[in-house]
Amino acid sequence: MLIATDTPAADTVATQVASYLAKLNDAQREAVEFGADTPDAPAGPLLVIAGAGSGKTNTLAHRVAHLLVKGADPHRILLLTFSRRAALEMTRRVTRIAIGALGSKSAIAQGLTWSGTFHGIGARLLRDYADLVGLSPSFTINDREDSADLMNLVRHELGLSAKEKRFPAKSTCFAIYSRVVNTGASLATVLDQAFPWCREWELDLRRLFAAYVNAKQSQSVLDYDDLLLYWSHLAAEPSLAADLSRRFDHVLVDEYQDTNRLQASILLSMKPDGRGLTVVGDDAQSIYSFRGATVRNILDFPNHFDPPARCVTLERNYRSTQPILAASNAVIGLASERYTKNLWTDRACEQKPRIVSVADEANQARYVVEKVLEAREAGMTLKSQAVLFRAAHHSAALEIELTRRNIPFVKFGGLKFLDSVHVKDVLAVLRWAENPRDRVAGFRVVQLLPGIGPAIAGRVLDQVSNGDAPNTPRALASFAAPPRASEDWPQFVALMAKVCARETGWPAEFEMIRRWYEPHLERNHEDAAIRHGDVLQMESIASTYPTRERFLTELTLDPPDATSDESGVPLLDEDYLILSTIHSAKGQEWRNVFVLNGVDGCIPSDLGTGSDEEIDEERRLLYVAMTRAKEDLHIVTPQRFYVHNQTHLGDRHVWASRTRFIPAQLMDRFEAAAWPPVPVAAAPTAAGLAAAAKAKIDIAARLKGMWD
DNA sequence: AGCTTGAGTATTTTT
DNA sequence: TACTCAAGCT
Repeated sequence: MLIATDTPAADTVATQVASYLAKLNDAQREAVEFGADTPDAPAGPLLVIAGAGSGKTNTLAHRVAHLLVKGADPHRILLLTFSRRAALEMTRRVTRIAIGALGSKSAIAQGLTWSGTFHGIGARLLRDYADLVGLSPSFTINDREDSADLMNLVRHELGLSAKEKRFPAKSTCFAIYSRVVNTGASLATVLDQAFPWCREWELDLRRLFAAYVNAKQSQSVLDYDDLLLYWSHLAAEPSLAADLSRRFDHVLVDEYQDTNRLQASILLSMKPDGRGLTVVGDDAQSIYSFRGATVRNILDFPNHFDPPARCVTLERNYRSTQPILAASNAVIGLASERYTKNLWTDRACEQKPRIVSVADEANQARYVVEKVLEAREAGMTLKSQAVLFRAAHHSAALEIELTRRNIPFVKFGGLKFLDSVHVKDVLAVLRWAENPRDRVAGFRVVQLLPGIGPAIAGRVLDQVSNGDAPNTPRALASFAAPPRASEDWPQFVALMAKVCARETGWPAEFEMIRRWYEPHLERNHEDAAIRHGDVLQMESIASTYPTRERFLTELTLDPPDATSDESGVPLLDEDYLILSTIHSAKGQEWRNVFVLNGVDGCIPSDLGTGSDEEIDEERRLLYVAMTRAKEDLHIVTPQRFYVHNQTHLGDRHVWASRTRFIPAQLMDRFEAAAWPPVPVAAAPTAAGLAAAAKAKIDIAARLKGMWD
């Protein structure tokens, strides 16, 4: 009787709570439920190996939601994702699942405030602890360009620009520095492995980097790497480590295969015994080693702990049809390092992925446009189709064709409009006001005035940063401007005074700066009208941020990453085709996918094919591209393509062959075709072929006869 | 200071 | 080719 009365009640609760669990497969459910029954005493480390399309994001979101349902405190959950976009998607899903399970109590999910990228979270923590580590809380963050500019300033000060042999470019110097920081390897090793042509500069580079670090510190600016570096030192400091570690009961990391040594060290010092630590990733999709990411992080994770981390592998693919999966598995199966997963699906389908041979890039563009339009006629929206490529410029010909035929598209990856000089000019005013010690920003701003060049700008900056508490307006007001600048100087001083004093408030001050900048824009640029549009767009973006500080920080950490043709970003409800670098396509999926330039020299890129490891990473890149496709996959191989000045003497056409990652023995997984198709009328008849067979012999004999 | 010119080099992906 | 950098000229 007891059983009879108890069971229904227990069942109701169980079904209610578990309704969201019921939709998961066994492996997913194991990953979601692991150690969740004791939210206050989190269980040991968990590694989820999640193959492409295996519901990774969904599983992680369920795990977070499940922890919340079981009573975990949302403010004490740290969720680290690869991009801000992924973070938003994750919180959205967690909220939805929590609403389903908890109904009105779902407000819990709103408390999930510690969700973001390593860099973003690092910036937040650093502002909290700034005083403790001797950092000004109003530090500003340099993006890659700014960092390179600062590197350049330092380089001049050290006199490295005046060498008889040209010193490496500023961006190269910064890339070397960044790689040393992120990989934890020595400068010598990094030079040998990644920058052999800079080997001879080792000593000068070391000097340069020391001075660069010095400059950053005295100017209260941080670069991307510093956000991780300071965090790792913070977490390694015994007095602070405990506090940091106690702050979060659960730390969950997405895309763990793309983290670097520095990021792993941060995690391990935050959660030394691994309790409460969950990492999710796929070793077969590791494509960020150029940023210092190492696949060893995920491979070595389980045995870093004692007892080892629990491992759950998700092998069932919900995304792609069986033929697409078979082809992708075959491609990754040729990797020199063996991967343990074998993805499967029950989505049967006849259509194999296509390998389409076209004459050149122009035909490649025409093929893609034709097939995209065909699919749209058949009811597939443009948004559910994507064109993927290795390098941002590979889509140039296609972009022209799309524009010509009036097909809207949005491109992810490649140049951001933040990189344009006029946008940087306006931002520099804000950054300089926010942080008066920021020399790169100040240097840029002051030189906008006619009559002021590097020499005078340097003197202005010296005067501003002179003393303990820089007071930009006062220093500027007392500066004796050169005659040629005397006309513009008072206005400039007035502007800076207002901005520094936050007189007009945010975002009104952006407009004020824009108005001041307009005449300078007109004077310095022929195409002022187009650029002015960008500044206005920036202004509307700025108005969506609550404060100047948040705007500057979040803009550098998460720049708007989509660009479209000159007509501007299409409206959200409009339909548009997706163009994306393979890197930016990570984590996404589309019904119909085109991969451009499936030829040697593009995939793998023939610029970084030195070592076997690099080759394998390029192979994974193709694998990532292929596994984005749900229903149709086209790999296009132009037989001839244009090379931008490789090694010798100018541009030229190059004859290309199919990517080495799809050798002959894999061709049975694909449907090979040529495009445009050979017209039927020209197809050979049986009689014609017989005649041709004879002719072949005749010609061969004649050619030999030429040399008899 | 700011422009022109000429030499020399460059390496795809991004937080 | 396209871009950066530095020297030379106005």
